[in-house]
Amino acid sequence: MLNEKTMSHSVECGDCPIRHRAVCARCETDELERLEEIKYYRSFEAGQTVIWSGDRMDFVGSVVSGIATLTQTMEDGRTQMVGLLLPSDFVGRPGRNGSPYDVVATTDLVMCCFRKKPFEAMMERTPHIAHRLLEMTLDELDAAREWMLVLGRKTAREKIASLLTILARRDATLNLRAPEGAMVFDLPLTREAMADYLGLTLETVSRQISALKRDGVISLQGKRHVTVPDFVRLLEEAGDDSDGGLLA
Amino acid sequence: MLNEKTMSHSVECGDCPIRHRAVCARCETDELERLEEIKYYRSFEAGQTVIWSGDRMDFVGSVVSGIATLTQTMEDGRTQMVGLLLPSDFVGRPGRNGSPYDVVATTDLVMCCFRKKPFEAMMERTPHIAHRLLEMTLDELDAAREWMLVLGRKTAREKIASLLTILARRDATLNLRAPEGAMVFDLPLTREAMADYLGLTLETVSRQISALKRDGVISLQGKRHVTVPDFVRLLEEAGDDSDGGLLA
DNA sequence: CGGACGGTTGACGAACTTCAAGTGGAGTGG
DNA sequence: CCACTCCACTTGAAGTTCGTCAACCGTCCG
Repeated sequence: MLNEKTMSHSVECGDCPIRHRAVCARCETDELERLEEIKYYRSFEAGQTVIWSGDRMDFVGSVVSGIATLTQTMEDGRTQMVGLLLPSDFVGRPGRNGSPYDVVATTDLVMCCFRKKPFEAMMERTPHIAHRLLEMTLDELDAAREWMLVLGRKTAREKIASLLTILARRDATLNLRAPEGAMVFDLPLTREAMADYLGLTLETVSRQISALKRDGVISLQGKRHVTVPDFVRLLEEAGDDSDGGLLA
Repeated sequence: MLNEKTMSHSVECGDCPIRHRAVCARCETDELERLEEIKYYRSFEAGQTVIWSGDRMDFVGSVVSGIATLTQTMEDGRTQMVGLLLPSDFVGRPGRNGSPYDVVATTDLVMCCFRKKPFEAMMERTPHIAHRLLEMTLDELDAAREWMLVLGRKTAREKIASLLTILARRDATLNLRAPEGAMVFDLPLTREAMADYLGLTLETVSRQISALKRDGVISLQGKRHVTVPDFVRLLEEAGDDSDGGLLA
């Protein structure tokens, strides 16, 4: 039940893969040095819980590699995923002690952590950090609201297509490609995790994936490897504007 | 189609009803004075659109009185409300030009606005503002995620009960009462607006309200005035923990 | 080999939407 | 004062989507 955590050796911030996207993105060299002093790495294996809902949380941090999920659970066991944490995403809330969500590693996961108190102190003195954190939080808020439309108004088929567009886009940006034409990527989630994200059952997820495959919107190699022959077609299936909905 | 806006005369910040909760909550007297110089009031009538999705937005601001909604619409007309803006809530995003949502006044509305450029400049120089805005944004993010659980996993009956608990709680805090025992308040939304918030049709909303009335969970005086004889009962109907789910 | 696990598929039923008719209150005009 | 109409809302009947229950497949692993 208690998750053993492996300490990993830190990378120099200058060489960090998420240097330009994480909460430290705006920091100057001297600010990075001070961050470097209070940071430490933690690794989690796939399936491990990083934080239990309601638990006291004495650190905040960034996902360096791997994927984690944020989920809420009702007493009777119904669960809803409320966030998908990718490399550079931030975990934890300065100024609050507990997490209202379970944070679970769905793949092997490495996090760059800061003890909360020193981080909060540093935020006070370093507008670059506070400013970047505000920017990231506003982005997450937009993403959460976008997802509310998916959950509230889209059909099962559109929900699946919406999830696939998100995964495809993210994969593209991580590999520095433009989201267009043919795209290939892996599903980092089980059918059940997809269902929890989309507010569906795993059976419905399975059926709709089969349907999209049958209709040529996607093809599968194995259960997890997806090919999207025409990204615009997928966007249409998701019910989105085909322009990709860029915000000014 | 173009909304005429009425300019109202500003109140002194010191006498402002949202002084202690809005983005300016942490400001010192001298900071307030500088804010006072760049602020102006705008009034909107019930039903007026404050901002159209995609429009350029040259101001940010706080709701002073009244209620506004944030909605997203798909091309085929399906709409999802993604936020309910109450007095002290903040509208607009520093660092971005457009709003991805329609903002609509559902009651007569007064906003305290700042032109975006001067406000952004002021944010740079005033950590109190940036800090408070971060705090408010994190609260909104939590609220959005809470709502994702409602949209994704709750039944129609639970959705209605969840909305009623939110409205009851807000009414209580505005009137400085504790949310417990018997509560009385007005519904500030039409059945259709409730449906858009909950991801339902207006008919389902109407039926479930009738059902809650029939079962004695609520009673109605007219269509809009609600009495909740037992708030804990309502929380149970919403599927929430009866402790109110306070976050540490 | 046997079991566990993730996934697929079918049959059936429940929950919610759709379509349609009808109610009640507020405002308007004769 | 009484139609008349408009609008938000209610209610009923029929239809659709998705969830539930259950059987089954293939792979991995001891």
